[in-house]
Amino acid sequence: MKNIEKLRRVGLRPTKQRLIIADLLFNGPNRHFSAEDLQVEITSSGNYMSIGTVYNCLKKFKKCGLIKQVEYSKETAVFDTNTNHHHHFLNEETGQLIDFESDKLVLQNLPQIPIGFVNNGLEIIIKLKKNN
Amino acid sequence: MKNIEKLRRVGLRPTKQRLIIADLLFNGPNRHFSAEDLQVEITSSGNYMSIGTVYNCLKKFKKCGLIKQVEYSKETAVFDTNTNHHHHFLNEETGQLIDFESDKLVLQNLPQIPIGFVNNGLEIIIKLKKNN
DNA sequence: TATTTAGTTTAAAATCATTCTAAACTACTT
DNA sequence: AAGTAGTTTAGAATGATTTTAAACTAAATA
Repeated sequence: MKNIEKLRRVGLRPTKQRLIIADLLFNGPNRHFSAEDLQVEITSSGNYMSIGTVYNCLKKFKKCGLIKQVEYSKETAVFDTNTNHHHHFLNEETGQLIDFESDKLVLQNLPQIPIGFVNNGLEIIIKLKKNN
Repeated sequence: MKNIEKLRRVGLRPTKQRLIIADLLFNGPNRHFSAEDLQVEITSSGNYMSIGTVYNCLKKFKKCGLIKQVEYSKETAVFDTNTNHHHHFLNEETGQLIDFESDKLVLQNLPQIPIGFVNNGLEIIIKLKKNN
């Protein structure tokens, strides 16, 4: 599917900038990246975009479900093109994230959700350290 | 146990400032708080402390295992006096965190840890939204 | 097609949490 | 009492992100 269609389908005006980003994000395998990572890539691809636009664009993409944001990364916002339900390994030393699928995982005896609320997403992070 | 002992026991010099913070944190029930929350409380208790010192102190307390840091809170670092193993509900609207105990929880078919690494902590966050 | 308008992009400034710096201070050791 | 190593402080610096207001552009309308 052409990215221009992909954007239209979620109600986003397919501007030049959004298409540049969509081409970088959606024509390859899933990945994790920060706004700045992406800006560097945009530059390497021979284009230019202000960091403000990169942030705006990622926010809109997220709102429209085209990407997810990894919630537990501290300093820097990290985004993820994998919008399927999944969890993460985190290498705390480097900040690197690795997806793991959630379909086989079994969770039992989950706690009672507080009254007046519903479960709106369960995320698991497994922190890793090097052995030895 | 006196807080002065508590600090000495973990190898921290019991300075006036650390004792002020210890008195606020360890003489009541467990809680979640940010550096700024704590500074406000310090002020309300009739004391003064620079925000740098609050951060320094929380970092040391964390390093010594007196408090934990909640890892998935984005903008602001959130600390937790509950150092037992537990997980969190997160009210995304307000940012409020609620602990839930992990002892009854059953997790099966956890994914293979990547080679060369070991599991250094598994955290679960259940995001909540209001029903209706 | 020309015009309008609502949404988008931009550079630059602003914000906010956090860390750094270097000087003054203080708890502990000798 | 004096030394020293660790701590506190104000203020500056940093770094990610958001805001601002003006210029621009895609889409809608005439």
